[in-house]
Amino acid sequence: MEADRLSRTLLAWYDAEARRLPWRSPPGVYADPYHVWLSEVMLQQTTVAAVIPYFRKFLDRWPTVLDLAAADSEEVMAAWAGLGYYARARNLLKCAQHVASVLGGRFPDTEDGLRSLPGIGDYTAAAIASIAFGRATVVVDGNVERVMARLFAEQAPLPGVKPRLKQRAAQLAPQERCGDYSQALMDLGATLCTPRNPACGLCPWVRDCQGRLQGIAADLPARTPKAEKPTRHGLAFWIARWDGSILLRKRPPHGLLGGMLEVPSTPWRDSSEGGAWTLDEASKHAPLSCSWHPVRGTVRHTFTHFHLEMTVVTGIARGGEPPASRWVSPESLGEQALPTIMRKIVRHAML
DNA sequence: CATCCGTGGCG
DNA sequence: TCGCCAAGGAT
Repeated sequence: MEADRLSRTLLAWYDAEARRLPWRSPPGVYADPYHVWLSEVMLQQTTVAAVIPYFRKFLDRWPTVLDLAAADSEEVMAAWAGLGYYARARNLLKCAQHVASVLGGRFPDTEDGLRSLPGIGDYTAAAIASIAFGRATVVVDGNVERVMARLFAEQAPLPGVKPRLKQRAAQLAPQERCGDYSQALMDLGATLCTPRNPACGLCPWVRDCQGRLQGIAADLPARTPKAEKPTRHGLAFWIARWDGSILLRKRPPHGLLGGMLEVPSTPWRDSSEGGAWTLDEASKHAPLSCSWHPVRGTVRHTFTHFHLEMTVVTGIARGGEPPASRWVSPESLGEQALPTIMRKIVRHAML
């Protein structure tokens, strides 16, 4: 059957070219479910290069899921700082605690069982079930969607064409070496069948790819155009105390940068709400009353759906501790649960 | 089903 | 400089 030939061709390529990644097991051995789970959650919408140092750090600090389940939330958030999508870190700890306290420290070995855990959706459940437990699943991530769109020259745009791409993936998925096949398909997308400049000349499916034969591979998958990102403005308060400590504030537990620390600031408003802040307007939102001194320049950052432009002012406080806030020594700033935008503000304020 | 949620690398 | 988009999930 044609599907068999295609899957065998891909596995042969994988056996010859497989990347050695820290969470992968030797050939013929199932990988540790904890390692697979941790890496897959980190890899959600995140590149391999960005994940590797975080994966090593987490495994070094929490060698088993039981260790992680016993960890302090603040410590986990601080370790995750910089990796983004912080709901993943919150769900990571929730999931570890559930596995430890309810499941006796063992991950479920079925797709449905895995799918019921916090932070594990369709993709991650299928990936863990196949890679750690050898289950025959249909793994569909962004790579697989791209490969299928090209292999079968599916020209309808995402996200509408998603179900059809999943059908295509399902008709190719083998019953044996399921984990290797899942990883091979994603490796193909990550290394050869890339979004831009695909290396079709090196692809094991070059003679089978309808997109390639029609000369449209590089233009697939099609996507519906995205809305333009608005720019929001904020003003951050860099507040030092007599002993040099800096005032940080904990953000609400959910939503943008949920559960992370921040340099206190005004709300972030777009141009329809007034755009850039004057110091007079902004001071009403200051956590403490101070005499403020503007810092030259601005800090820019881009989130998933808006740009942010921040100005910074500094002040010296007498003391006091506003709600949800704490004084932190400058030396310890690097260890705090500060997301990247806040680290940019720290760097800007300290120059 | 659409929107929300980070960050960094690449062309 | 800037838009694109990545091994998605939750609501």
